[in-house]
Amino acid sequence: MSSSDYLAELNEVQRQAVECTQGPVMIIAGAGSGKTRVLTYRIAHLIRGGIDPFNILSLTFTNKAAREMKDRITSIVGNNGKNLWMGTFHSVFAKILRIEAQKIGFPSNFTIYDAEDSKSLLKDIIRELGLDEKIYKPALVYNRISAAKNMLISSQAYSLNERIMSEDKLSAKPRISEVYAKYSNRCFKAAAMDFDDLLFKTNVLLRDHPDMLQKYQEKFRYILVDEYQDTNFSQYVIVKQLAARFENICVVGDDAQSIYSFRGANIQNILNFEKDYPDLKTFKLEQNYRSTQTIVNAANSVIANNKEQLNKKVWTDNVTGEKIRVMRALTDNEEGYQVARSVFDRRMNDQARPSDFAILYRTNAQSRAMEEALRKLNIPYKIYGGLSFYHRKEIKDLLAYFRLAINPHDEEAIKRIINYPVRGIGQTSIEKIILAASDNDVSIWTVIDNLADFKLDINSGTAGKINDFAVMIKNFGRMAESKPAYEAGNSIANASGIARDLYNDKTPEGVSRHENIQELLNALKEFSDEQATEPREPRESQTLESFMQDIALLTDTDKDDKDDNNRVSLMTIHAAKGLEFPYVFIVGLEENLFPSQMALSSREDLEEERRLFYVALTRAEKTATLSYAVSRYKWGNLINCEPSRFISELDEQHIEMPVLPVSQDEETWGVRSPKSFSYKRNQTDTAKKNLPGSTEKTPAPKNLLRLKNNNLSAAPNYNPEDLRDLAAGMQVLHERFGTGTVVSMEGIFPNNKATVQFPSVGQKQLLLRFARLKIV
DNA sequence: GGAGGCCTCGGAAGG
DNA sequence: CGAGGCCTCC
Repeated sequence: MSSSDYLAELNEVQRQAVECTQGPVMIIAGAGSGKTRVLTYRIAHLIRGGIDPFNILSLTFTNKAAREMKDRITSIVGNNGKNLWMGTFHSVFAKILRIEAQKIGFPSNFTIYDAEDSKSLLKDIIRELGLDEKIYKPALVYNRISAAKNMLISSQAYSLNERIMSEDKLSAKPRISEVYAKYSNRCFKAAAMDFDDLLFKTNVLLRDHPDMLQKYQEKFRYILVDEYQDTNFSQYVIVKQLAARFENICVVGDDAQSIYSFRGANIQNILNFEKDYPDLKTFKLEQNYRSTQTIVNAANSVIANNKEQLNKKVWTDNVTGEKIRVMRALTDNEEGYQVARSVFDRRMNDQARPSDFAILYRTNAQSRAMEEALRKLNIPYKIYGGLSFYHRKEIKDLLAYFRLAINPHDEEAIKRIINYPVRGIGQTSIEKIILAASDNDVSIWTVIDNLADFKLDINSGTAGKINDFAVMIKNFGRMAESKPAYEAGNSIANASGIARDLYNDKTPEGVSRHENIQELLNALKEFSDEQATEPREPRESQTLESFMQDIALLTDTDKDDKDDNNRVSLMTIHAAKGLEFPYVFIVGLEENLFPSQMALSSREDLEEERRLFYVALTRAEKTATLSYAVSRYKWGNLINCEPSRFISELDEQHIEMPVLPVSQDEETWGVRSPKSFSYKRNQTDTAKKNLPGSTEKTPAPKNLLRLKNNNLSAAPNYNPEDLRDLAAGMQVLHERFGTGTVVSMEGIFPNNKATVQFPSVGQKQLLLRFARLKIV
C-alpha cells in the first residue's frame, strides 16, 4: 500500500490525536470510532518524525492486539517498526525483569506461575499451616493476595494493614496474611513469579533502584497505553513512574467500556487522568464508523442510565438500519432454536456468511443450548473460551519438564511430574522432601539434589529413584543449554517417558492427548526454524529457554487457527471486546442473569453490567437482536425468569418487541405462581440430610412423572391433579400449534405409562414445567 | 495407582 | 444437572 498518505484516511479529530505527539494526551475513543487506527498511525507518525522505535513503549490489553498493531505499523514504516516495545503489561515487564532480575534477587530464568500453579501452591501452604481448606479456599485466598499485590501491598504491609486484617477477621479467615507471607517465600525459593508479581516486582524494581527508574525513563520517551480504563493500580503506578521524566504519555480508552473491575481494573484511572497531568490534551473520538444509527442511539440510551461517566456524545452518519428485535422464548432451549432459525433466515435473505454472526452471552453455561440448536440446523459455529490449549493436562505436564530443564527450583513443576510418568516416588516421600525444604529454608530442588545431606527418613530404594530423577533433570538442563529448542524438547518428551506413556494409551482421549503433545512439539519446531532465519543473535534465540520465556503468558487466542474460519462465533461478552460483527445476537437478557444476580446489590456493579450490555450492543454493525426466555434450566431445575431491566432501558423507538404480548401469552398458558414450578428436592432434602447425626437418605420423589425418550411413566404415588395439568397443557399445544400430539394417553395412563410426542424441545419443556415433570 | 462412589458447589476472564 | 475433589477399596 501507499504508506505516505495515512493521514488522509483520518477525520479531523483523529488526525489531531495522531499529530499531537508531545506531552500528556488522553484519547477518549467511543465504540467503533477507529481507535486502533489512531493508535497505529500515531506510532507510525512518531517513527516517521524521527523517533527511534527503541524509545517507544506501547502497552496493549492482549497479545493478539499487540501483534496485529505491530504488523500494521511495520507495513507503514518498514522493518524498523519491529524494534518497538509493544506488548501487554505482563509480557513487556517480564522481559525487563529478566534483564534486571539480579537487582531484585531473582535469577533471569525465573519461572512464571500461571493461576493454576499459584492455587496449587496455596493449597499446599494452607494444608501445611493446618488451616481448613473449606474455609481458606485456595481460589479465594488467591484473589485476596492478587488484589493486595495489585494495590502494591506486600505480605508485610498486608499484616500491618488494619482495614484488610479486620476484613479477614470478619470473614473468619484471619490467617490469610500468614499464607501470603509463606506463599511469597515459596515463590522466591522456587525462583518463580506469579502474574501479579510481574507488575508488583516491576514496581519494586523502579521504586528501590533509582538507576533503574532513570534507565527506563530515558529509554521509554514515548509511552502509549491502550484500554486504559481497564488498568489496575499497579499498572497505573508503573506508567506514572516511567512517564514522569518526559511526560510523553498517551492513554487511549473508553470509560463506557470498562468491564473488568472484578479483577482489579480501576475506572478511576481514566476518570482522574486529568488530575495527574494538568496540561493534558484530550481528544474525543465520537464518530462511530461501525454501527447503524439505530444501534448507536440505542446503546447511548442505555448507557445514559449510568451516573459516572466522562462527557461525550457518540454519533454516526451511517444508515438508520433495522430496529433492534427482541425475541421471547419459552425456555433456554427454545431460545437457542429461535436464534439458530434467525441465523438461518438471515443467511438466506441477506446472503450473509456464518462468520458474519456472533452470539453473545453473559455466562459460558449458556453456550450449550445455542450449540445444540445450531448443530441441528447444520450451521457451522465456533465456541471461544473454555479450556485453553496451554492449560491442558498433558501440555502442562510436558511444559513442566521444560520448565525444570531451565529452572530446576520450580516447585510446582517438580510436584507435577516427579512421579509422572510413574517412577515410584510416592506422596509420603514428597511430603518429607517439602517439609525438609521448609525447615531448612531452601528450595525443594536443593533437597532433592543433595538428598544425603538432609538425612531424611526415606528408604534407600526410593532415595535411589529420587536421585535418578535429579540426574535426569540435570541432564535435561544440559540439553536445553546445548541444543536448539526443538531438538531439546523432543529429547525431553521421549526421555521423560511422557511421549511413550501417551502413545500407549489407545483410548480416544489418549490419542488426542498424544496429538496435542505432537502439536506442541510442532510449535517448537516452527519456533526453531523461524528463529534461525532471524538475523540477530541466532544462537541464543533458538534455545528452549527463549521459547519458554513467555509461554505462561500465552492464551488460546494467540494460537493460529488453521481451521475453516467461516463459522458463527459463540462467546461471552467479555471475550467479544474489541471485535465486531454484522449481525449480533445477545441472548439470555433476563433479570438475575444479565444483569447478573451478584451485581444487583451495588450501584457500581450494576453500572458495570450496563457497560457490559453497551459493549455487547456496540459490537453490531448491521443488526442487533436481543432474546430472553421465560424459563430456564439451572442446575437441573426449571426456574422462572423475568425480562432484563436493560430491555426496558432501551429507547422504545429503536426496538421491536416480540409479536406475542406477554399478557395474552400468560393467559393462554395459564401460568401459575412461580415457586411451584421448580422441583426443589436438592435444597430441602440435602439440607435435612446434612444435619449432624441424621442418617436420612434422600426419599423417593413424589408427584413425579418421568420422561425418558418420550416414554412417560408415573411414580406409584403420582398426584392425579398433575396428570390433568399435563393433559391440559397438551391440549393447548395441540390447539395452538396443531402439531403437539398425544400419541397414546387413552384410559389416562394405562399401567402408569404413556408415549408422547412434542413439536419442539421448547414446547416439551414448557409442558414439563406445567406438570412438574422431571426429565430422567 | 486407578476406578468408582459421594459430596460440594456453582461469575465474567486477561496475563 | 455436572465438573471436580476427595475418599475408599481393590
